[in-house]
This record gives sequence, structure tokens and C-alpha cells, in this order.
Amino acid sequence: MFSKACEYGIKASIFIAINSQEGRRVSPREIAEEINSPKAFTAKILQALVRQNVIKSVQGAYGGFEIDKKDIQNIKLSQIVNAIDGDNIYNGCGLGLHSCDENHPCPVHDKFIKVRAELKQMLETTNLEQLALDIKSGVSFLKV
Amino acid sequence: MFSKACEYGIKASIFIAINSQEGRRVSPREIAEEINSPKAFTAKILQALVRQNVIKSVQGAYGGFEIDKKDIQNIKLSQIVNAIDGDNIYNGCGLGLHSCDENHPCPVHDKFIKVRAELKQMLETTNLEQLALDIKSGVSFLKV
DNA sequence: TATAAATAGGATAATTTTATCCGAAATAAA
DNA sequence: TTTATTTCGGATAAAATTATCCTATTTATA
Repeated sequence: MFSKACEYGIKASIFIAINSQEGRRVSPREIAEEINSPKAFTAKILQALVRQNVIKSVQGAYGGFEIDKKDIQNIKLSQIVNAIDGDNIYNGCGLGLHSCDENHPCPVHDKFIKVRAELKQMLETTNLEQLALDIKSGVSFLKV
Repeated sequence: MFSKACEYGIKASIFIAINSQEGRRVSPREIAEEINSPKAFTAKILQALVRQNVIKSVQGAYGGFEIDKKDIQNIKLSQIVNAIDGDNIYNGCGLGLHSCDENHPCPVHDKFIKVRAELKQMLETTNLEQLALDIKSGVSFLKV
């Protein structure tokens, strides 16, 4: 469904959100441990999320990655997915046609509409605050 | 969403179904032209579908790929997807956790349930006959 | 100002996916 | 039985994704 990079990006963002809520910056090493991902690769993904203004980084000693507290509830999964995988997953054609729409649909166009609308809606209405809350309360998990 | 191989596999199966309904066998060359895919790669995918008993092949002169007429309405998209991509797309964890279920859910487990159920249901209820019909009547398209 | 601790970023490697090529085996028909 | 046609299968290659390593740059603090 999502690329590995995107999976790591989502989990990393949740972990950063949790820590930012408590005023703590985190490093790629810490993140990678917590979400069970390769450190250097995760660092690259974090850099991409910074460039796309999803998260912030502070260089130098006592630096790390963070998210402005007030932004946490406004960052939607869709922003993270878009930043890493683009919007092809819910806007592209399910069978890879270059142009696929009502006028020139692929064989599964109609059947896919519901699935993709559901996915899009889910990604656009789920924010980091909700996801962070479940992790903090032990309801959901970032690894294993 | 699906791999390229799976996209080709689905489109190829539809084209084979259409031709089998008219008692015609088709070659990888013909299929690749019709669905706009690389010929040799498509041939490999067809071989895989044969091994998994989704389609049939006849070797030698006047041979080619075909599907038993009576099977066309019974072959579901899910069989093709399963044969090529496996069932990870609707059974695996959305964030790649090795074990993710109600007792140990990933952060998006609940939110994904609907999307994946929708996808699974769609794949399991869509058969090749329906899809072939739309192509034949010019309602949907296999390429461009 | 020097030092230590961080992210940034380039180079490279490993793995997976996608794609190509070619000879072997099968088979219908001449 | 020969020939032409066709799938099968192995070997490679190309491209994309995933992963690692090393150095440069930034920055707080001693």
C-alpha cells in the first residue's frame, strides 16, 4: 500500500509528535530504535519531511526533530503520505492508465472509486494528535 | 497500490477472457500490444498465472493463452492479485508491523479496517466476465 | 573560541522490481 | 518427419527502492 519510506515517515512523525508535546526533541537514532527502522534511511526521510514543512529540525548541539505543539492536531496523515509517496495512491489509476476518468475509465475505475475515496477520506481526517494519544495510552504500538 | 506486474496481470487476464469467449487464443505479443506493456515481462507474468491455475496455456503452433469459457465468470480479481502480489495488500499491516491485530494494533489499524475491507470485498466480488463485458461494449479501456 | 553534539547531504551499496534476450521444449500442420 | 510457431525457463540487465557510510555544516555551551 505505502512504500517503506512512507511507513517509516508516518511512524516517525507520530513519535516526534509525542515527544514534542512534552517539549523534547528527538534524534534519528532514538526514532529508529522506537519505530524499528534503519537509522540512516530514516534520517533521509526526516530530512524530506523537513523540506516539505511537515516537521521541523534544529541543527547543532541540543538539536533534533520536533513539531510545533500547536501544529500537531493540524497535521494530517495525507500530508505525510503526499510528502513521501505523492498522491498517486488515491489519485492515480488503479491499473496504471495514464489518463483514467469517467470519460475514459480503466476496467476497475468505478469499482475503485469507493475504495480510494475511503482511503483519501481516512488520510485527510486522521491527525497526528489522535494517533499520538493512542500510543501514549498504550492502545496502539509503533513496533513489533 | 498494486505492483506493475499485477496491473499487467489484471489487464492481460481481461484481454484473454474477451478472446477466449470468442474461441481465440492470444500470444504475449498480442496481449502486450493491447494492454501497452513490455512483452517479455508480460510473458513471465502469464507463466505465473498459468502455474497458479488462473489461466491456461497451450504450447506449440496455434497455441497461446486462454481461459475456459465456463471459468471466466468465476475468476475473481482477488485470485489474480493473490497470484501475483499475494494477500499483503489487504491482510498485511498498513504500517508494516509484523504482528498487528486487535490486541496489538498499529496506530492506523482501526482506521484502515474499513478501507481494506472495502478493497477486499471489491476484489472478491469482481469477476472477469463483468470486466470483459465493459471492454467489449466500449465502456472501459485497457490502455492509454 | 574551542569543543561536543546534532542535522544535512553526497557517495555508494544492497535489494527488489521491472524489463530484455535467447535457446529449449512442445505441438500443429505441411 | 520436417518445419514453423509458440510457450517455458534460465541468464542478464536496467531501474527503482531501500539501506549504509562518511564528511560538512550548524550551534549550544563550557
